[in-house]
Amino acid sequence: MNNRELNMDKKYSMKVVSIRTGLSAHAIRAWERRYNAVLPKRDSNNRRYYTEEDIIRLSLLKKATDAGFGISQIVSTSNDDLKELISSMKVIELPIKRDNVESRINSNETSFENYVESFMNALEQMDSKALENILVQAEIDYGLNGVSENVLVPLMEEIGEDWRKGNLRISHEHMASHVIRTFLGGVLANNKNIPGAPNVLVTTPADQWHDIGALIIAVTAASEGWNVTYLGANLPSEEIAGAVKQNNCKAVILSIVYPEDDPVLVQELRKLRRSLADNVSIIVGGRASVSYKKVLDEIGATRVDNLYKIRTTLESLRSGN
Amino acid sequence: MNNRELNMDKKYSMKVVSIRTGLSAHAIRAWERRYNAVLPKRDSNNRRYYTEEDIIRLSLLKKATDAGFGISQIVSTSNDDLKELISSMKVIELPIKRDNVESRINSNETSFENYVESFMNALEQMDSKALENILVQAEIDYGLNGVSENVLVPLMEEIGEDWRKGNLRISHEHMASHVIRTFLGGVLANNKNIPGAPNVLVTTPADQWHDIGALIIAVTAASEGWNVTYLGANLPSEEIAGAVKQNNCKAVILSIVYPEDDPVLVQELRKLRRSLADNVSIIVGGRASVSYKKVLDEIGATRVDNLYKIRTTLESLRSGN
DNA sequence: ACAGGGTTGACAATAATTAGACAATTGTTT
DNA sequence: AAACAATTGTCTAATTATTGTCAACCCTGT
Repeated sequence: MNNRELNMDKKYSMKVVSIRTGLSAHAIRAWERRYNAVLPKRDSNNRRYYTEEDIIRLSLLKKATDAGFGISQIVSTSNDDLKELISSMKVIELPIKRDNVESRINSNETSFENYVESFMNALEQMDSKALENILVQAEIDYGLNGVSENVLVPLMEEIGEDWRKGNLRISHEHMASHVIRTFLGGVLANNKNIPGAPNVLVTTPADQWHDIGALIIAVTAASEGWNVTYLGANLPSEEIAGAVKQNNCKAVILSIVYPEDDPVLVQELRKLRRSLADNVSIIVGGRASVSYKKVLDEIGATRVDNLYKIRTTLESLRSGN
Repeated sequence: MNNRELNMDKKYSMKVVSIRTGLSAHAIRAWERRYNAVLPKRDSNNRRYYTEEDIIRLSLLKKATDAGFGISQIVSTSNDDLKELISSMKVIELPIKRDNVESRINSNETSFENYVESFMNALEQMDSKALENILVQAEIDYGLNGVSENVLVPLMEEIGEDWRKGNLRISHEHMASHVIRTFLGGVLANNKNIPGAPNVLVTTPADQWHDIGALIIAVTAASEGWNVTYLGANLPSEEIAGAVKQNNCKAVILSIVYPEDDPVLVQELRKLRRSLADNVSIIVGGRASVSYKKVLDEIGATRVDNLYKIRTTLESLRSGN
């Protein structure tokens, strides 16, 4: 299999190479002109065509330049050395990203409300395509964490409120849930498994049916570099414990949204703590988590009221061990 | 199943091929004229008619062109190479040796059962990435309708059975549902709205909680060229009626999976018929739909036991106006 | 008459090419 | 500190090939 892939002398057009490497066509040609980074053959019409190896090389060069190296310095480095360079830089990469997002958030706050408003309008019209587009656009504009904190969470609150007031029809709520769920599910699915990273399980305890909050948390944890196992809503504590064990998870994150006073939930949480190994942390978020403060303290769970706290908690949990 | 054999012999008109491949009729003819991409036979009136294989080939070519390849470059590539090309089009990973990611499914001996089996194995391991990959790979190999009929439906049946027997843990069932839901939701979301096409609403009536069947149906209807509004599970009849009206739907498709004898559901169905305009068709599928035969006949609903019937029903509904 | 399909040639949008220019960094010299 | 030079990604313009779409017109069965 390995050999076959190497032997495959498929030719790739400029466009394909551009898509797969993430480099612009201009940049690729500039690198060729100025440094002979890759020297593709030409077809009868003088168009470049690249090999699989060319694409790999260019991808490595791109990653290295993204990591801060100048192209001229690394253009003659071997592939293996490049890989090492990149992986040694990668540790620093994550915190930098987050800082960028934070600073962006402060710059313009009003535009987030715009997204929420357009979403609610499109929901009124039952235009699911528009709903999807709004989320995709918001992600492009503000990044995943930005969208989660400033669009999705407010959106959920608004929908929940309208729902309780009876301003929102069930069908609208269903459509919104489906679109958001699909959006987040897709994001989560596109997250690669990172080999050495710690595992975390995200779910919702028994009789807690709201899965969207948990999904947002799952996506957040994934973007923080954890390997996430997401198990949807309404999972009994024995099941949670079993899954934690099977996946060798370092932490469990639960989302609790409604209701505020479920005695069964209190029992479930106690049971969960008993059936988990001591070194497994429990983190609890969601709008109703405040109401269970007493039990949560009792079982030593970390309560988080926003996504930022989830990120910092995960970060310290990761380094602190 | 005998559906498969039925489909194999079937001849498809230009229109159907256009809808199912997502290519315009113009483009299909241009590819034939300029590159002999597919060479359909003609009937006595010189009209092209295509086979299932033609559709698969055209779908693969479409995926490859969507991935950035020019049609002229890939038009003479074999189906197997195309599949490989498409599945390797994901952005290059950092660790280049990603051949070992997961046991790649053997393309030679792969039957549908194989996919189901791999899925159940990966589910046992709680390896959600593998689950996703299996579905994606299956779709590349057999197209959406093939996967729906021959992988997803059997999968649901097997999961349901294991579930009733208690062979399957809740957490496994949740994971499977989430992966399948995300997969189908993504497919549905990527379906473009076709301007002139009729609208259909897909959902599940009150107290019917299984949404996956409805999602499969939604995707099927979309691939049949309908504009689909999907509203998830458990929607009361007034809500269904309201949404049908707002979206100007020509038909409603309901999925009924469990339980088999819900008196409330009978009432709900009657109420739905009353609150819908007469020219709106009701189509009902799902494993438990048989149990409600009497009511369904009473309200003039079309009962469908498999996806093939759904497609034909939609087709005739569309042309028959 | 009309809808669906077919043929043909034309057209517009993409994609790719080269050569050169520009603006923002970065580093070095004065 | 200011000036200068190298670095580097992006952009423009002119040109060519590829490729999807369309208009115009014909054919056939209902």
